[in-house]
Amino acid sequence: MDTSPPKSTRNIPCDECPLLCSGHFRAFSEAELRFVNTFKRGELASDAGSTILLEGTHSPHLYTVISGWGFRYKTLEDGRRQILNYVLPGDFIGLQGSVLSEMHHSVEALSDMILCVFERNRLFELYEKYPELGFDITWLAAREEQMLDEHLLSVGRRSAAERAAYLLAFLYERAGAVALFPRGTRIAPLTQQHVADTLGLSLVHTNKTLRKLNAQKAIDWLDSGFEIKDIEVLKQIAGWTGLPDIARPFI
Amino acid sequence: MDTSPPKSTRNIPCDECPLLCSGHFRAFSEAELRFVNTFKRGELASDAGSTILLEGTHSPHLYTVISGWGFRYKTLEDGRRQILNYVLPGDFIGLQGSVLSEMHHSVEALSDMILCVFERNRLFELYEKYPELGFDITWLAAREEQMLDEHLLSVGRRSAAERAAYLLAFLYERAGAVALFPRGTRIAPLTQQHVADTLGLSLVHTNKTLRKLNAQKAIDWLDSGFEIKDIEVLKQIAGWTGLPDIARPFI
DNA sequence: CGTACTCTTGACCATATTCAAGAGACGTGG
DNA sequence: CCACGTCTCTTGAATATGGTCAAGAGTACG
Repeated sequence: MDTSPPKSTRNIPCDECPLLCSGHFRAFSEAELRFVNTFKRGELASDAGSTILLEGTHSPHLYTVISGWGFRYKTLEDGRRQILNYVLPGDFIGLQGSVLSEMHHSVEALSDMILCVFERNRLFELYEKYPELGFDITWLAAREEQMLDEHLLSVGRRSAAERAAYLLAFLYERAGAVALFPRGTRIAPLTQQHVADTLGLSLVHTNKTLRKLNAQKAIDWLDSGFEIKDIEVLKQIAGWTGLPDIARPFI
Repeated sequence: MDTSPPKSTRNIPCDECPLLCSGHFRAFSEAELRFVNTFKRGELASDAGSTILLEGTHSPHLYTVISGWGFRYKTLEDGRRQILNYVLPGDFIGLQGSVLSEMHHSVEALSDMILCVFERNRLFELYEKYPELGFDITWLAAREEQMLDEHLLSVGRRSAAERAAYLLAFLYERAGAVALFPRGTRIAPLTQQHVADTLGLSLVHTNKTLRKLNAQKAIDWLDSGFEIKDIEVLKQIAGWTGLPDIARPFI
């Protein structure tokens, strides 16, 4: 019987980082690359469904998503859950825990994920030595804020159909921007319960709403995932113009 | 006939900044203070009701709120409005415009406000020369994100009464943390329309919900503002434990 | 082959929206 | 000083949107 491989490994040197090689992110200078390489502690392989960060705890680590995807969420005491946003390759997670004393949200893997692990207590050193990297972290935080603003507008003021259309279009665009799913394929795995908890709707009503989008041939929902049939129709239903596109950094 | 005073003035040197003197924020080093003083372009006095930043535009400035308060919001094409968060003394606004090419939300003054104006294109210089200040900006961004997370949970998953209780308790705590309103006095001006647009509810239903909180002697709503009668009851209704309290920086 | 998970649908109910109307406070101009 | 418009709050009634309950179908997996 084989022993299963360790969850945390150190396989990939930063200069062979698949994110850097992908061309979706800004290039590092050699010095930055060397520093990030020393800043990195290892890699974390998370199975689908596992919890990466837990609300109320204090994690000594920061992470950058290398592959796979997951979601951030909060819950009320009685179990009601709200998904706040999704984390995709290139996203930096755990910053809140560096700045506040404990995490105020949880993060869970949707698919199997590989994350790059950094030491939180060396974060300030990064700001001191490589201000451009510090600025990049601010950039990522401001972008996260911008996405949350749009989600809040959506949950607060859009109807069920508008919200659902917005969410699916949003995920499609985000996934496309980092080539998380090959163009034109299913965005998965994602259950209708996840969609419901993102939209602030019940599971039943979410199902009925998605069926209507299906009927309009805007999407095709299939087992734990969906395919976009007509992105323009979705955007038009949502009254959403799409993600601002700008060259983006990562850490 | 007198000419009205200019909207933008340069009166207060940073070492006499009322925020610094208030003791609610971390102290600057002398060098930081000198730099911030050169980074500052002037002051902006905004009348209640005026727009400070407008969605879709590109402002060359960043602001720190010196006094008064306002709110950030987004609107849909047909006019539906969602208030995203409130800006209080010490808050830094306009960062999104520095990072994305244009603003994706608007900011409006609730009361008369005084804002400290910074040049956006010198922001990176701040990161280079004073990494600690850069880190502080990240701190502020992460804190904003944390507030938005809680708002999203609220709008997505709390009932009308829970949401309203959360919002009023939240505003009370935030105002208290920077002594925006003397303890025990009215939090104002704020109309029920503002509350409705924050909670994602209609004006009528917001009114009925606030009346119930009134009847429970948790709050006292009076013309364009409210007074907290029982903060603990509000927090308990909302299932909210309050703001994390930590020594906070500002720029 | 049974159990768990996801999706689906119908019926009924709760919550929140819309429409409508009016009261009270305030400021402005005749 | 009064008339008028505006703004905010308030309330009731009718309606719509979404939630809850319940049950069943299809699939995957041990």
